[in-house]
Amino acid sequence: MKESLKIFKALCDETRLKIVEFLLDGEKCVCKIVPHTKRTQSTVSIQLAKLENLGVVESERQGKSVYYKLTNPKVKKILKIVKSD
Amino acid sequence: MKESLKIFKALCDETRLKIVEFLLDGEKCVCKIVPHTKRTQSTVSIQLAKLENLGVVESERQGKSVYYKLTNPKVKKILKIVKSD
DNA sequence: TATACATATGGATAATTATTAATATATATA
DNA sequence: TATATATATTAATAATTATCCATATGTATA
Repeated sequence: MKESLKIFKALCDETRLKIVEFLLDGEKCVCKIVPHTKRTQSTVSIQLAKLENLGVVESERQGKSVYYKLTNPKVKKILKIVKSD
Repeated sequence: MKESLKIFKALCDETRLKIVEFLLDGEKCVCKIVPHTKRTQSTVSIQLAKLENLGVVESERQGKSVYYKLTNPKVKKILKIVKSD
C-alpha cells in the first residue's frame, strides 16, 4: 500500500486518532492508553497493532508493560497542521 | 464530527485519495476525473459527494459539466507533506 | 419539444472494519 | 512453582463502506 494511504488509514478512525494524538507528547503504556480512549482493552490492543502495521507507532516491552510511541515524523507534522487555525 | 477526523476520512480511501491528488493542480470536470480513477461514473460521483460532505472539495456546474476543486487549505498542506521525502 | 450528453441517485451486494467477551500468552514476584 | 498483572489473540457480531448496474435528473442543442 502507498505510504500516504497508510498514514490516512491510520488516522481515519476515532479510536486510533485519539491514541495517536495522545502519543504526541511522548510514549505511553497501554495501561494509560486504554482508559484515555474509553474502549475495552482488547479494542485498544487491536487498534495499536493496526497502527504498528501501518508504520505509525512502535512498541517496546518494559517489564510487564508495553509502551507505544509515535515514530512517523510525517504524522507529527500532519497533526500539527490539522490542529492549527 | 471533528474537522481533523473529517479530513482523514476523506483521504483514507484509494479512490478518494486519487481524486484529491488529481485536483491538486486545479479544478477538474467529472468527465476527466472518471477515467483517471478507473472506476465507474457512479462510483466517482458518490465519492465526490462524500468529499464535498467532508468539506474537502466544492463543485460548480458549468453548462452540462460539473467541476470540482479542492477548497481545504489544510488538505493541500498535508498532501505536500506526505509526498515529501 | 425531442434528443443527446453529463452527472447524480437508488437499490443490491460484497467487502472491510470496529467492537466486545472470553481466553491465551508473557512477565514479575511471592 | 503458583499467582497476579499486563497485553495480545480468537471468534462472533454489528456496522460501515465501496462498488456497480440501472435509472433519474438536469442542461444544451437540433
